[in-house]
Amino acid sequence: MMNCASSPGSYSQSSLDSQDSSSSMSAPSPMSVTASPHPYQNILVLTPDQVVAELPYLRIIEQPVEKFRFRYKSEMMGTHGSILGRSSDRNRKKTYPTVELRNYDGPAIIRCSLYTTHQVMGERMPHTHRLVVRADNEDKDDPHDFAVSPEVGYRAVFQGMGIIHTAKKHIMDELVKKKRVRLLETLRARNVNITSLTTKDEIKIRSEAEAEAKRMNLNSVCLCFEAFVRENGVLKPICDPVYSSPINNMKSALTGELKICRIDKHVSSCLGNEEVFILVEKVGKKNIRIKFFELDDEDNEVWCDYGKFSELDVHHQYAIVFRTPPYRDTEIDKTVDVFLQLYRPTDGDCSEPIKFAYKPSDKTGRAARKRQRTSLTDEIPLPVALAQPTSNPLLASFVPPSQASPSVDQPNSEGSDLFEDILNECPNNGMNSSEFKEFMKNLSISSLVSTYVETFDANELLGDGDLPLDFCTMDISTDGSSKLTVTKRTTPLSRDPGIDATVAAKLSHVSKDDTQMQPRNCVQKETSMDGEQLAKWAVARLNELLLEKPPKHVLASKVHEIFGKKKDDGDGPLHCAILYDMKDLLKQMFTVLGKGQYRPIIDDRNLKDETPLHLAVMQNQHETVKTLLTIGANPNIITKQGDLPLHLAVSASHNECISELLRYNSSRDCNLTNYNGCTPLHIAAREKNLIAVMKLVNAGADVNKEDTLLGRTVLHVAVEEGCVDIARYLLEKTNIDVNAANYAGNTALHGAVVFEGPESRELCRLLLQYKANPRQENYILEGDGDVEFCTEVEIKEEPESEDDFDDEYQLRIAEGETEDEAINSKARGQTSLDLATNKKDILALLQKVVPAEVEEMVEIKEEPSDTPILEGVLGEVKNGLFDSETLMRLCDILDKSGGWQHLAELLDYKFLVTSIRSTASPSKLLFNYADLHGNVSIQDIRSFLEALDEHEAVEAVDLMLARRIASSSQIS
DNA sequence: TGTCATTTCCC
DNA sequence: CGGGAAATGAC
Repeated sequence: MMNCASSPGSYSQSSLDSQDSSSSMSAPSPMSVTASPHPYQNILVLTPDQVVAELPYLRIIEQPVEKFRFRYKSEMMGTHGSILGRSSDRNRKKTYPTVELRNYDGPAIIRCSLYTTHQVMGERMPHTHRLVVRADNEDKDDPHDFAVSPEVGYRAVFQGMGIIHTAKKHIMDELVKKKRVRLLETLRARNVNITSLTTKDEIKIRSEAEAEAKRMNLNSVCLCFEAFVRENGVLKPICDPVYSSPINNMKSALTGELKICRIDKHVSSCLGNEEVFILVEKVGKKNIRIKFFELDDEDNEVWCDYGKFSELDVHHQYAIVFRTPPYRDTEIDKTVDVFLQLYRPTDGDCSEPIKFAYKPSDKTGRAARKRQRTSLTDEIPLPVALAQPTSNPLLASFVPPSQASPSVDQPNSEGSDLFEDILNECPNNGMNSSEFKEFMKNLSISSLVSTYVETFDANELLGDGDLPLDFCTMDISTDGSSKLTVTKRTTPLSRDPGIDATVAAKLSHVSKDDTQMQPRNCVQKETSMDGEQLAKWAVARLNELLLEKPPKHVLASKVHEIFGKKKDDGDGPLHCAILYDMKDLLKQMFTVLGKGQYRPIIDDRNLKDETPLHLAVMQNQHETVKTLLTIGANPNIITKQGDLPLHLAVSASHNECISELLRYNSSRDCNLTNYNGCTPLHIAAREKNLIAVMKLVNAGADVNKEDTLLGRTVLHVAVEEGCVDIARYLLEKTNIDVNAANYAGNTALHGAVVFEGPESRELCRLLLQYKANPRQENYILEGDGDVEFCTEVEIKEEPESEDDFDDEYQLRIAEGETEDEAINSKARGQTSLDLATNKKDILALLQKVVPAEVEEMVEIKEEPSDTPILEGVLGEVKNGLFDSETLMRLCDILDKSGGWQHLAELLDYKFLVTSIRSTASPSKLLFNYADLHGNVSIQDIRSFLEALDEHEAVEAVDLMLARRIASSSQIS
């Protein structure tokens, strides 16, 4: 029926039949027909074709918005928003749901009322919610009638309507009320004299309402539009009603808007399984999925998969922690752009997609990617790429000027090398070096390239209308002046003409291999460049700038301008080059930025306040980290999460980066807590990274610093993680307070006792050995908050027994009881012994320590720190074993020969080998460990080195010893 | 007890 | 207006 009305073209005889014989709405009673002939009364004698022309119908001109907030009655004080038309524009023109009555003459009434979205009991029903219009501070309920006529036109615009969400408990009432009015009206349409409903009708309404109430979808409604003619005080339908598209309740998790508000990271390895956090608008954990998909250049979905998470990973309907699915190809050698969106299975609704990228896994190798980079299809010809001239498609098409330019400037040195290379590769150009340089200058190729990224307007360049956009190759020539001539060349692409010029231009640059053209970002063409583009763009501009050789101050300001260009997330070119690990580009940037005056660029922050250094650290690009630090990057900037680069390095166990950073971080910064309250040292322990712990301690990290969240020292954390080696190191080698209590009063020993795992015992033994006190009590849980909480609970639970006691009495009881409780539990806190009652072996261990023994152990503790006598003599000793010069020399030798591995074995540090192998200098870590661990002497090391035939190393050690002896004898 | 939906409140 | 969040209730 609805279709019939809204699309008159589809009318058929059968639809006429059904209309004639259908429900009450069509007023089929013979009486109404005879009583008042309708203008179209004679339709039955017309042929179907004629009917099409004649029959009145309603047409929805403007649909209502898809989402709207339904408000409860209690929130209807004041005005809120009204239902707008779907094509309403926020700031431009507001529209409203609008219908038009067609093929009708004379006055009519168009009515709007609230209906169910779907058939409830075989047909659509009035909805229990109320469609209200505010008039004189009163909410007038639906139906809303709108008078139309030839004079005012036949369009009914329904402005200012709101939806009142009837509370569950009132659903029945509302439904019954609406049904009554409706039925009465239909009855009166047949018989004006009817003024009330029969009991039978009432009962029927009630039972219907009851059934419907249960099945009614409270989060989705429709507008129902009807047309009537008023005759003798009653309304008679003119045609079938039409229904709007559904309006969904914006507040509901079932129909509310799906939205990704924030995301943790935008990149994952193509192997997937990387943890990502997203914050989302309200979702139901049982009804939400995270869809990854990829589009080809025609915007067809070519791949999709879903993030992995369980219901437990959906946090309070507002956040999801999931793992990325693997990309369809785990062997990719360059970053692939995909999209990510929320998907709601029940209604198939999706959020706006956001960009996400898959990067090659480390395993598939950087080398492979390197090779790929030189390929034509990927590389856009930038000046940078000119270093690999064979890969530059533009170059091949150049038509050299017939007469070489005679005047030659002395080129700057940077440009010179570049051009030299090109010349070597393109001997056929018939120009000497300086001629070619001049040629390039005139051609101004770099400006073309940069224009391309900025939004290259192909139409403008090519001459309006002259050439269509669907070309894919073009020749570029020059007549010797600085003018460019661009010629179209065949091969139409037959693409969507709506494609933006940027993409078309891009195609022209990569057109050597037609089969591989892959314009990306078609979907998001309006938004800014992606990271790779931005980095390339910046370097292109930089090179261009260098060619121009502007005066210094101009150069500086232009450089700032270039690096001031940001992506939406605040990442600048430098950030991007790091994120995508574009080493060549980075090098180019650094050569410019390294000049010293560009600190602000080097320390540029994105929207998360991450500097390039942060990103490099996160990506474990230690070379880049090193370079950044060398050229003056500030290692003491914190992100919005309160993280120093050092925190991030430690979090990710990127040990080389840690070392680099520690060279520049002051010891104060080593102890800085991030917004999780943790110092780098805490994080290192949490990551079970002994090496990092050692490095940090060596660099001056305070082992007794508490985390600000729970008041734990690094020892607490080590114990919590079951890290025996870290705990041992801390106890043996540092002055950590073994009995330090966290905010709950718990010592490390408390933690060791309750630790679930086989390490529990070893930890306890270790802690006890270093005079941990098993009788130290933790704090009793008390505090105003808890007491009050108790009080309220009491009050709530008690009243059953006595109905009539007054507030004061309640309060007194409550207070009394809490006091009692406090007294009871105040007895004492729990000791480690208390906690060990269900762990027999641990208990036995603890019980061995009688209070007296604790005293004794204090003395034992003093012993192990074998303060090197030499240290007092030789102030500059860093390592404790070797002076820095010797250490460097030894490391150099052993790193090269690989001898450090054997040495590690001989020193019983075999377990270290794997963890230090991949570091910049394993020997150094080995020696640091040896030093800190303290059970090795220089003589030991010397004899081991001798045994290993590391003669050079032995010599270095001897040299040092000789020097020491000499200097100490001098002193004495 | 925790989670989620419903309802009310408030800026 | 338009939005966020607390309070309450149901499971």
